[in-house]
Amino acid sequence: MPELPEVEVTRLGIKPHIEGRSVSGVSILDGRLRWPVPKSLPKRLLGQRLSTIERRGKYLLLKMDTGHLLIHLGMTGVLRVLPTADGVKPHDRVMIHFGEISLRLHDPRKFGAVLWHPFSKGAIDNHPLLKKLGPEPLAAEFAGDLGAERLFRFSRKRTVAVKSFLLAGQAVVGVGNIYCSESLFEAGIHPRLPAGKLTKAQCERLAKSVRDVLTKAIKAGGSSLRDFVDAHGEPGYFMMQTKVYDRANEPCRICKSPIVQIVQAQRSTYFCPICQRR
DNA sequence: AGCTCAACCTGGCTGC
DNA sequence: TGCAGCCAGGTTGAGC
Repeated sequence: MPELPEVEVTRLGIKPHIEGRSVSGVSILDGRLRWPVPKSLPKRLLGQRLSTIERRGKYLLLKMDTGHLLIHLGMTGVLRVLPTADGVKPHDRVMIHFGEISLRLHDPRKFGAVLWHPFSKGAIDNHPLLKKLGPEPLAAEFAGDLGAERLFRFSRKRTVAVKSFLLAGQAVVGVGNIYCSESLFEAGIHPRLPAGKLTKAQCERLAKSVRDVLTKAIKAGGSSLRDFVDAHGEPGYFMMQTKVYDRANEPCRICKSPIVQIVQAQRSTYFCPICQRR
């Protein structure tokens, strides 16, 4: 999927087309996603105006008149705005129509989610899926020393490898498998280092590298691994050049030694055994 | 509490 | 060409 940069790029891509518009219909083509898409959604959303689209971690939050629509892209989800008249394609799962255009969730693997959270159930931040998320890596709450302090504090006494620790999203959200390897490389930290052994200096480097890597990826338009395309349906993004991810046995861009691939918590990790031991 | 691992589901690639 | 086997961006929840 889509990691945080791809979700942010998607948000920026769809926002100008549908913000401020009202829902003219909803089609659930296949509601068997990560959780079932509520059957009542079409009735509930009809006529509601979409005021803003925000993002929390990898969740998109579409604010409507009476609540929020939560959308997660899972591993293979793609959100695009297309003419309503355009034909349905295989793996299109949900369409939200705004007159002549519609927002479409295309998701082959069906790990995505479309959920409804009415204002009456409390603030969106308290939604069970959002409640335990760590801070936003690009917000003030993770800026400068705050990010480093957060990483340091949350990693104390943790024996889990720093790679898994970062991926878990409790110390900071939005760092998926690709950018996790990339951030650790930039910070010069070995992915197998137990999180609890991170020094203050390493936390400072890591907080900065997380911010830098994600910011660069957003600027590059998100990376396009396999099936990510932008909101307009154009396969426009080229993958941001990675330093280590998916480069097993290729020479490190810094020291030329071969990049190593290992498996941690059932996920591939890539690193440079020479550069990542500070 | 924290860690590991299976599971959700489908498509694409590799190798026989 | 066909097919089996393996791999893939995320996240929850069971079990220890």
